Amino acid sequence: MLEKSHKHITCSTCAGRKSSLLGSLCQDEVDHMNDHKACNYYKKHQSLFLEGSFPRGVFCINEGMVKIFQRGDEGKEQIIHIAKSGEMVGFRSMFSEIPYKVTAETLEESNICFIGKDDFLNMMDSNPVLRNGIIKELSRELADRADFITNMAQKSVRERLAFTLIILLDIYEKEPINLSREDLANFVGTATETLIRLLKDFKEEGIIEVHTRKISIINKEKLFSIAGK
Amino acid sequence: MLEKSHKHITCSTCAGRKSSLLGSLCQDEVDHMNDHKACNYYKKHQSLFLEGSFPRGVFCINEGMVKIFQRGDEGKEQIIHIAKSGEMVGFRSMFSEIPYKVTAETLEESNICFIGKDDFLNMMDSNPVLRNGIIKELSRELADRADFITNMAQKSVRERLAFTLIILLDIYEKEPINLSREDLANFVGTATETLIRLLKDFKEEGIIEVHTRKISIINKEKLFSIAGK
DNA sequence: TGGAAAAAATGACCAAAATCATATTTCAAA
DNA sequence: TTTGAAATATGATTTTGGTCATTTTTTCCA
Repeated sequence: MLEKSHKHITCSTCAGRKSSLLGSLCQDEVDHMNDHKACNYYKKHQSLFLEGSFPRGVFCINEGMVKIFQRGDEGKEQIIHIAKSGEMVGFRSMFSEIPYKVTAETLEESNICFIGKDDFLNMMDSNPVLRNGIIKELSRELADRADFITNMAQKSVRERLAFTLIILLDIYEKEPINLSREDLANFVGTATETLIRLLKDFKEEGIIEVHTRKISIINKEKLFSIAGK
Repeated sequence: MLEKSHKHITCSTCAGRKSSLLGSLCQDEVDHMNDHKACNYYKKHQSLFLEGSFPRGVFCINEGMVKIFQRGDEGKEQIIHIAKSGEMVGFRSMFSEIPYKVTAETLEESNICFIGKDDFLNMMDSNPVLRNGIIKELSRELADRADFITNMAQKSVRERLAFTLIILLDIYEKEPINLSREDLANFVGTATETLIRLLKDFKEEGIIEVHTRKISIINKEKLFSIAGK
């Protein structure tokens, strides 16, 4: 169970930070950040920011999971990314200087810190490693999104589900995948009913195991061969 | 008709550069770049770089048009972007330090210059305006690609065609859109036959005018209303 | 812990768009 | 200018996956 008070989380001991984009910070920078950030506890289904609003800083996930999605014309969500401990969200729109095109919402209870825009930009100005790390990260995400687009355009729902489960396996690591059928459908880009039917197929084919809503992957190789590549 | 020799193109008088990411360069930087870059004339359907190969620098389009695409499993292209005069291509993968995930190929004869990786990175190190411009550009493209993904997932082919024609109107400006039906289908993410049928509909509805392969947009408003938003 | 509400599951049906086959037009090279 | 290949166009058919209706299960919380 997470700490539910708004207790301060210390950057220098934050497990996620070291392997994140902020891993390159020197002690002084970490201390400064630690003094200037705000820490918050989020319940499940709380939003960090909304599509259309204006970025004021970046969010660092200490613990928890956040879905990043867009709402289409009929209100249906399209999940673009799922971020977890150690990841930062909100900096992409901050740089672009246009309002958020996506919404960020917790998938589970989470501890998330907030660093103001000016503080973050100052760190970037004075830290070339951080700067280059961010440029590299943005570029890699662009490549990932190109893949995402091509998959959407050319693959069947079954193939996309296999692909998505592989991505989710990376995110959830050893834990079983714990997403609502609707969120999963909105990540794959299909109707919830279609998704449920395909999950049933995968279950019958011995690719996954399902316990209530939680999905465990049994046969990763088969998943790869369905996803193609 | 373009200059077909490999004659040098002068950066300081390059019309595209001023409004591009390289518009912030001082005279010294422009001169240095001018001395170190390579200029090339490309015929129609020549590639600048191939998916899987390793980036060695960036390409600046002086004149012409370039399609950026991925090849799906069945070899079908998915066009991700169409770049024109003043745009740079190839820098996204260069930063990510992974091989190209996309191929870049001219859609028409083009004059394109090449700046080596080290030269470009040096410019970025010493020029914060360029650096920030690139970060902003990468972030904006991420936002665009989120839209692209949501469109792919949630819109009908008809809606996506309308959306794509609006994008192409921006790219071709006053000129009629001059793409093969196959390229257009590969941008929209549909089969060529479906695309042709929908173009016929649009023609009959008085939205576009078609002269052999060239498409002119007559009713932009209707296109917007079909695209939704 | 009971009961309402939400989520998941299933079935029947339908629509959008892909595929396959073939005809017609356009274009570029001889 | 002819001619053959490539691009465009059209028709018939099939498939995928979406929609709507309903049932069953799970979750939440009063």
